[in-house]
Amino acid sequence: MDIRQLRYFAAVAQSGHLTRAAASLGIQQPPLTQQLHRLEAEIGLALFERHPKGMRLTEAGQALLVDAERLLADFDALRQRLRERADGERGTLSVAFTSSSAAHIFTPMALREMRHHHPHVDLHLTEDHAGAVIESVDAARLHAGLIRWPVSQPRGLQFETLLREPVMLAFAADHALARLPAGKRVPLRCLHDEPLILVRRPGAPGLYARLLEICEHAGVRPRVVAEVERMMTNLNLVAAGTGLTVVPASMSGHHPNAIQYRRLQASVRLDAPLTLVTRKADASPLTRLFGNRLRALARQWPA
Amino acid sequence: MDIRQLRYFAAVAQSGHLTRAAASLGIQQPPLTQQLHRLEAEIGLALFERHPKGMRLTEAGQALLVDAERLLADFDALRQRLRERADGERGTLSVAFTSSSAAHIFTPMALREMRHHHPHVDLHLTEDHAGAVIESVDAARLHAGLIRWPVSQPRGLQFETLLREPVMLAFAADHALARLPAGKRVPLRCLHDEPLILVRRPGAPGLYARLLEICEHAGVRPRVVAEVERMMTNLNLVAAGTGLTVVPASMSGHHPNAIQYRRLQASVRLDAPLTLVTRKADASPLTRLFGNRLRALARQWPA
DNA sequence: GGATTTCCATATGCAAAGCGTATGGACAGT
DNA sequence: ACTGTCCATACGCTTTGCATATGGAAATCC
Repeated sequence: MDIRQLRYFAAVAQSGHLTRAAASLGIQQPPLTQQLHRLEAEIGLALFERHPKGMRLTEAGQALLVDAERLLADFDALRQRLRERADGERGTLSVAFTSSSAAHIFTPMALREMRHHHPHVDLHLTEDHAGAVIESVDAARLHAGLIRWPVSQPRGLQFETLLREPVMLAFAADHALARLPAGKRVPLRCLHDEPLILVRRPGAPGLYARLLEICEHAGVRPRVVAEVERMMTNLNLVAAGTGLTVVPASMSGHHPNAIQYRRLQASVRLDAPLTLVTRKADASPLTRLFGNRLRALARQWPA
Repeated sequence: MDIRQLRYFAAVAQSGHLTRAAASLGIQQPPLTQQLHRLEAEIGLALFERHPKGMRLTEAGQALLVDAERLLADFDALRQRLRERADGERGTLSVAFTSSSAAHIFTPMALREMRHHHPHVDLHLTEDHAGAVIESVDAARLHAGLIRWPVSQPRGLQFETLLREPVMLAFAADHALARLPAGKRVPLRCLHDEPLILVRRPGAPGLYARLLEICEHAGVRPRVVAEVERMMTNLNLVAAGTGLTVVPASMSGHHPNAIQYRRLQASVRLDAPLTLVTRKADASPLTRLFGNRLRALARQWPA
C-alpha cells in the first residue's frame, strides 16, 4: 500500500467514476483500474461495488475513505511544512545582538519586520557582548549575530557591514566644550588630558581601541578614568560629570538635558558600523533569507 | 515523496547509521543512500550532516523526524485497521432477530460471545418479525437475521438451520389435559374442537400454518379463537384461560404455575428450528465470521 | 429494437524506478 | 602506514507504473 494508491482511491471515491477520477488525477483510466485492483487485492477487501453507472463504496470503502482523507491531509500538511522550511519561511532562527547594536533603531525594526513577514519563523533572540556573539556563531549555536565592530574574525565567518554611522563625542552639558558654537566639530586635541570613559576591553567593541590608537597617533593623551561594561553606562557616567566618551550617533538621544553630543573633526576616521555575522558554510535557507532581508532593509536606509 | 522514503529516513535517523539502517530495513546500503539523496533533492533541504562516524540530523531533519514518525504510525494504524476489517475483526454488523428467536438462550449467548471475542465489531441489533427480517437481509440493510421458520425464501438468501428443538403444547393448568400423567405425550386428536391461539399470518412464523396443516390432514379441527402478533402474547392468553397453543420448547418456562407444557404425540412432525439468514452474495468477512461462530456454537450445543 | 453512449476491464509495450553487486574514497584508531 | 568503518558512485537487472488500443456490459436515445 502506498500514498499514491490512497490518493487514487480517494479520488475515485469522491467522484464516483473511474474515468472522471483518472482525468482529475492527470492519468488515464486503465492504470487507475490497475492500481485499485492491486490495492483491493493487497488488503483483501472490496472497496467498491462496480455498477454500470459508476463505482459505489462498500462499507469497507467508506471506512477507509475517512482514514485515507485524514492521512492524505496530514501528508500534504507535512509536505507544505517542508516546503516552507525549504523557503526559509519556517524554522528556528537564533540571533544575538550586542547592546549597542540593539540601540540602533535598525535592529528592533528589522527583527519586527522579520516576525511580521515570516510568522512561522521562531526567532530566538539573545543579547551578549561582541566576542561571545562571534564565538557562538562560529560554534553554530547561533545562526546570526548583529554586532558593531568585528573584535575578532575567525576564518569561516562572514562579516557584512549593513550600516555605517558617525561617532559622537559625548560630554556633560556644563563642560567647557559646550561653549563651542552649535554644529561645530570638535578638534581632536580638545581631548588632551580630558577624563575619558571607555568600555572594558575583553570582548568589547574595537571603537575605543581605535579611538586610543588615533589619539596616540596624533599625540593627544586623554586620561582613562573609567572602564565599564556597557556603552549605556558610559553615558550615565558622562551625565554624572565623570568625563567624556564617544558613542555611535544612534545612541545620542540619551540624557538630552545633561549631555551634549558633537561630532569630532572630519579628519578623524572613526565611525560605527552595524555588522551582520554569519557562518560562510551555513546553507540554511532561513539564515540566507534573514541575511537577505537585513541587507535589503539596510540598502533602503533611511526609509 | 513517499511513505517508503519517509520510512527509510526515519530508520536512518533513529539508528544514526546508513549501514545499520539498511540492514534493519532488509535492503542494501547503496539504494538507501540513493533514496535519501532523492528525498533531500526533492524537498530541497539537507536532512543529515554526513560525518565519518555516521549521520547526524540537521534541524530540518529533526523537525521532519517528528512529523514523519507520527505519519508513519498513523499509516501503520490504518493498515492494521484494514487488516482487522479483512479478518472480520472490525466493522459494523447489523443483525436482527425475531422475538421467538431471542427467547432461545442460544441467541443472547451467541451475541454475547460475539461481543466478547470481537470487541472491535460494532453489533447493531434489532428485533422484528420474520418477514421483515428476511426482507431486510435481502435488501442488504441487514447482514444476518435469526429467525425460526423461513416464512419466505427469496432466491439469493441462504437459510441455515442452527438448532432444532421440539414444540410444546401449552394449556392452562386447570385444563382437562392436565390430568394426563406427567411426561405422557398428548395425542393430536385431543386438539379437536379446542380453542386455539395462534400468531397472525403476515410475516409470522410458519409454525402455526404447519400445525393447522397437520391437523387438517389428520381430520382434527381446533377452533381458532385468537390471532396475536407475538408468541409471548399466546402464553399470556393461555395463562388467562383463553385456550391452547404451541410454542418452541425454549419458551416453556413462562407462567410455570398457570401453564402446563406437554409434547405432542411423536408422529407429529412439528419442531422449532433456529435459522440463520444471510445473503449468498455477501462476501463480507465479518458476515462470514459471524456465521462461522454461530455454526460452531450450534454444533457444540448444549455445551 | 437496434444503435449509440458511457462506463469499467483487459492486453500489450515502453520508460522509469528500485534494488543488488562491485567498487571507490574519506576518516579514525591501532 | 595500515586497517576497519563509514558513505558515495557506477552499472546491470528486475519490477513497476503509465499509455495506447481494444473488449464487453448496461443504460439511453431515436
